Amino acid sequence: MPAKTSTAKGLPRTAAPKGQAALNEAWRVMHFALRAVIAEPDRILATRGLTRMHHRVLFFVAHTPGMSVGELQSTLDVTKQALNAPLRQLQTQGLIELAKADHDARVREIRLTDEGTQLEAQLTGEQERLFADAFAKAGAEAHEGWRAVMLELARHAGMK
Amino acid sequence: MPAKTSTAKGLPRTAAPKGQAALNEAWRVMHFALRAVIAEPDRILATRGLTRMHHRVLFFVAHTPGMSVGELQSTLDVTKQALNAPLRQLQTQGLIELAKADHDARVREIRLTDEGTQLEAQLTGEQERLFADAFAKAGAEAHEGWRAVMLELARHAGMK
DNA sequence: ATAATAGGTCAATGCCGTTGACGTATTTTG
DNA sequence: CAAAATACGTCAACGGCATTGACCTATTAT
Repeated sequence: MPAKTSTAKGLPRTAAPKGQAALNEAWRVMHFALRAVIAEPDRILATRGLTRMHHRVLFFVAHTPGMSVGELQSTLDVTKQALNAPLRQLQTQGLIELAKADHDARVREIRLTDEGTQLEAQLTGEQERLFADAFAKAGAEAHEGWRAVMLELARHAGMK
Repeated sequence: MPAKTSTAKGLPRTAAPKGQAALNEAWRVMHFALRAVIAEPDRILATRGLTRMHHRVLFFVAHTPGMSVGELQSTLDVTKQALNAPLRQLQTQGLIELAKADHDARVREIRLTDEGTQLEAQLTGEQERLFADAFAKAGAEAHEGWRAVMLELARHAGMK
């Protein structure tokens, strides 16, 4: 089977470089892709005086509402001191709420407020839009290929 | 054309998640892939007391021998103060050489020593091996797809 | 009662990077 | 040729951000 130089959608593309050059390019391309995905959320965060750490908090809390501080801490793999400041800032800005758990009054469950939910959706949404665009433009077949390669790479990092 | 659930090499794979879940997964997978590619070089660097900044220097100097300090500085987009320490450490460890340029005795041209060349090749080689493995295992078609998607993403970051 | 746990806080430290100010050679320019 | 610009190096102060360590309060488990 000959190497294809166009996608499933038939768009003409430059052929991938061969051998050494291909690997050389891969790393560069990955950097730029990463930057692209990070850029917009960072810009939005910055206008609120927030950082990537705040985004990580919002992201995980969005996917696991009612998470405890300790759980979040070990999930993010940071110390409680490092987590404390961002957490209070998010609380002050009305993006998250901390409430005592019913079953154990020592633990504080974290939840997004409506505004927090909205911001998280906006941030994540920007990233998803980029991926969706790229997948759509490259075609379903390219999407499958992208995923296959990424999973192979990720295997080496013990993706869970 | 129906979505393929196997690669060009015919290896069975789990189908990509659809819609929202796919985008959710994409970001996670990319993180792990990135970590995988970074891990080994970082480990090697650490044994010499070097950091990613040193790697960046080695990388660019390898691809542009005789680069001046100023060029490297603007390439890496850091201040000369930030560059100075790593540069001297690399020099002390005998990985790079600084020599006055013929045409202008003010500029100092940076070149890798044999040992520097060897280390750079080792670091870059580890990364390339990962990519080569992933591409090989996923198949040529997946490689093309991967590249197509990445280029689409990278376009948003003004890849040069 | 006592010990263990979840969490918060203060203090000291380390690592990197930054800006700013100078100092020194070495061109380039008027 | 004198003066300005350039390439580089270096000292000092500072800021962000994460770390470790110690200590404190509630609350729960033993």
